[in-house]
Amino acid sequence: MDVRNSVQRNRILELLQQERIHVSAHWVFDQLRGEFPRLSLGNVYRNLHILVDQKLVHRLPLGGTRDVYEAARDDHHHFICDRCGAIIDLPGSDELSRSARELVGQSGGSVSQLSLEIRGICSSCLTGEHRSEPVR
Amino acid sequence: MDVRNSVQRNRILELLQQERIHVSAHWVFDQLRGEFPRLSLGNVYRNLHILVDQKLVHRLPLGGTRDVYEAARDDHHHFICDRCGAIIDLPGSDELSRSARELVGQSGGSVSQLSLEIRGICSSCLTGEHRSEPVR
DNA sequence: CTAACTGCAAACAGTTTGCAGAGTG
DNA sequence: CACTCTGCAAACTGTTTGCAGTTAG
Repeated sequence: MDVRNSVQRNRILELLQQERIHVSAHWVFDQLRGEFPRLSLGNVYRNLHILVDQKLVHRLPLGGTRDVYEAARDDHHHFICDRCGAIIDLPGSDELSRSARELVGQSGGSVSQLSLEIRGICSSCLTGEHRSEPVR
Repeated sequence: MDVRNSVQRNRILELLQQERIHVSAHWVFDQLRGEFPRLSLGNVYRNLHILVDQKLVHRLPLGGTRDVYEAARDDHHHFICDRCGAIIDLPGSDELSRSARELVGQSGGSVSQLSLEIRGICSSCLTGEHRSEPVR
């Protein structure tokens, strides 16, 4: 099952790489409707799957109602606000990675491909001035 | 809107506290069908929501197709296997918490209610002898 | 040409909700 | 009694899939 070139898939990847960082399939769909008036949501999903298979895109299992996708890039972690749903990138941290691996090791597990999700309340929400809608 | 006693809700909470740790609404439903032959899935969801409101149960936003619930308990983190979906509890770790808070702080955020999800491949999957089905 | 890509619409899974009747306090 | 809880079934949301026509290599 080869993969051929597709104008739409290229644009989806470009969008993820340039415009925003964490987006839903539906957001991609809305962005590209103007460009491809006959675009279908099903096709966006199919192309996102292909891009995930090619490891050009990550599907983030962050919970919530919609799946979230981001263009693949350097090691980093995610801080997710439990209140407004914002997803904030954090740079990779050797110290944090080491602590996490150690903790998992103590429970008899072993870890490859470590990735961390840190949940809490973001500073905007704490001060009450957070944006009105979650970034999705 | 008061909350009254409900035999079924009590049993749901008991199940979560005793039988297993991380379960889906559907699993709860299946467990209690024998006991309550006319039980409905909708009611399981309603009661889980009530228990979450009462902070007796946590709803874990772990992604995947189904929501996952666990009885509320001491601080701990979750190690989630990206391959088999197993959710493994890890004890709280001051060192890990401190590293995480520091990393978030460096990005200008601030954190309350820190909870961590560590993703990777579990040891069973690495050695190829993991259970056949994800724990859900 | 062959097989991948596409739009469309239907199917699907998990969750939520409106209703009328049963149960709690 | 008043008002919550319940089963039932329908509605909803997000995602996947079957089909026939279009397009890339």
